[in-house]
Amino acid sequence: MKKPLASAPHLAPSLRAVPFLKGAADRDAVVLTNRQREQLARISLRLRLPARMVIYREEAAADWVFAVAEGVVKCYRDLPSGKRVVGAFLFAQDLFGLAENGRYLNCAQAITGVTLYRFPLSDLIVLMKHDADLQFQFLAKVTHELRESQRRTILINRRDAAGRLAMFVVALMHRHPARSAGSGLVPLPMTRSDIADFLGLSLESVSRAAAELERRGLVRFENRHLARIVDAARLSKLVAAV
Amino acid sequence: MKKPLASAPHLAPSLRAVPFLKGAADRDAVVLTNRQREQLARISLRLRLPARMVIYREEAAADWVFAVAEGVVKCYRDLPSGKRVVGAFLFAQDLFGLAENGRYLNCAQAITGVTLYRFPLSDLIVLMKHDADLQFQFLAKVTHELRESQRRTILINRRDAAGRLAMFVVALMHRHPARSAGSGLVPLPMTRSDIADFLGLSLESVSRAAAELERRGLVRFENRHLARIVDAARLSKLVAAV
DNA sequence: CGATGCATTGATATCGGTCAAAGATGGTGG
DNA sequence: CCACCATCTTTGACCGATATCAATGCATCG
Repeated sequence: MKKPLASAPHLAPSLRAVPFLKGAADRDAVVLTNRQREQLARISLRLRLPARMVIYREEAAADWVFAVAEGVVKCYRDLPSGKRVVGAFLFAQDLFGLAENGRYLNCAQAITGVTLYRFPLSDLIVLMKHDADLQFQFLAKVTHELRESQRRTILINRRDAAGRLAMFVVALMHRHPARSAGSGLVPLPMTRSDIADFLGLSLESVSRAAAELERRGLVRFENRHLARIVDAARLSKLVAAV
Repeated sequence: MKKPLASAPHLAPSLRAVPFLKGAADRDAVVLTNRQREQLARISLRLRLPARMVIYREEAAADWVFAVAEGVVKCYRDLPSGKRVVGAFLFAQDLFGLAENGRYLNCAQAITGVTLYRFPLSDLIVLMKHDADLQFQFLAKVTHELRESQRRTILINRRDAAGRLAMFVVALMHRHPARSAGSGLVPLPMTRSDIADFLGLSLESVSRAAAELERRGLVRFENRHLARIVDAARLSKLVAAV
């Protein structure tokens, strides 16, 4: 691999909806020509992985970029102290595989059973260098990721555990507008521990925060992996009270 | 402005060294041809602004992307609660101007007197769509920004104020390897309050954290705007003890 | 029906936020 | 050149929220 590839852009997680886009009505939807879809399909490989499977490890050679077709993936890093930081949860049509100097920066693991598309980074780069419009979609998506990352920084800055958890639930809701539309049901495929590592809280605090949201009548946690938004208005108010 | 521009990528802050690159020996340096430099120069405007000048405000129409030629800029958001979050400090050869839906996502303000280059976003997009290699440099830079943003998330996750401040000082040191090489001197152009808003601490905590780093003999704060790294080894250890 | 991992709940200690006041610092104008 | 003022910074006392430690409760899967 030549220098330009070695210092390649290492595509970002959550480039939503780039390949294999279906309905794609959302504002950030990528618009690809059929030819572009074809080219992306040609270099990709479809994979099915069971829950808990590690997709790649930190420091491993970053030869691929992945797209989620189905299921949920988490990206995380284990810190020297033993703490774990979950950097992102990836859902259908998100991309992941962020790297630096040819090595992945974090681990990726399937939370549920998943179906993925895998792109060789080198092929993808060639494609982008030949097709500025396609590349532009990627640029837009990475930029989108950057915005999300900055939002998350603000989220983490909140001191109150209940507020953080509320933001998390609402964020997940926006991710599945279809499912949660009428019922207010929001699936939480990950564990409390994952949520804690994502929000920068202890898992006990997440648990207590959940209890508080229930006590306040904002959210009902039907079971471990399903929340129901009871009072969207007041929940929004809490979320906005950054 | 047509649709493609309206949903344009809104270039990220800190696209280091894209235009007007001088020495550029660092690993992430962008490699531009003379022709590319020329083209970038043609669409840019050079600006000089005094300290404290607001460069743009949140929600303003995001028509430009900026590059720092000299001086220091901060990007920040004011939250409803009255708290302020500093998203980034920008130094020479950083780019900034992150936007969404044609509006800037935060405010940018000069900390010191600054010299900037200003690029009309629309021209820049045209340029990138015509030159995939140039665009690729931008993609790489935005990706770099994303990595930095994720690092920052980890930084913020630290509970101990001293550790956060230590990370901040070390990060600034890496930013000015030349200056801080032998002497261990690290300039801190921003105020304690800015640092606090960046680290997610109160300014009192920053002050106390600084006192602790001095007490422990790791860093000496010569004056408000200058730190001296006294014991780089032990400081690194503290930084790594995430 | 254990058994294992996950989640909740409780008690306690620690650390940073907040409020308050005093101490530097730097710039301005007399 | 100095005095003064505004701004920034430091320090202290106190309080509250979360981490931590510990134990119990609850599923899910052999």
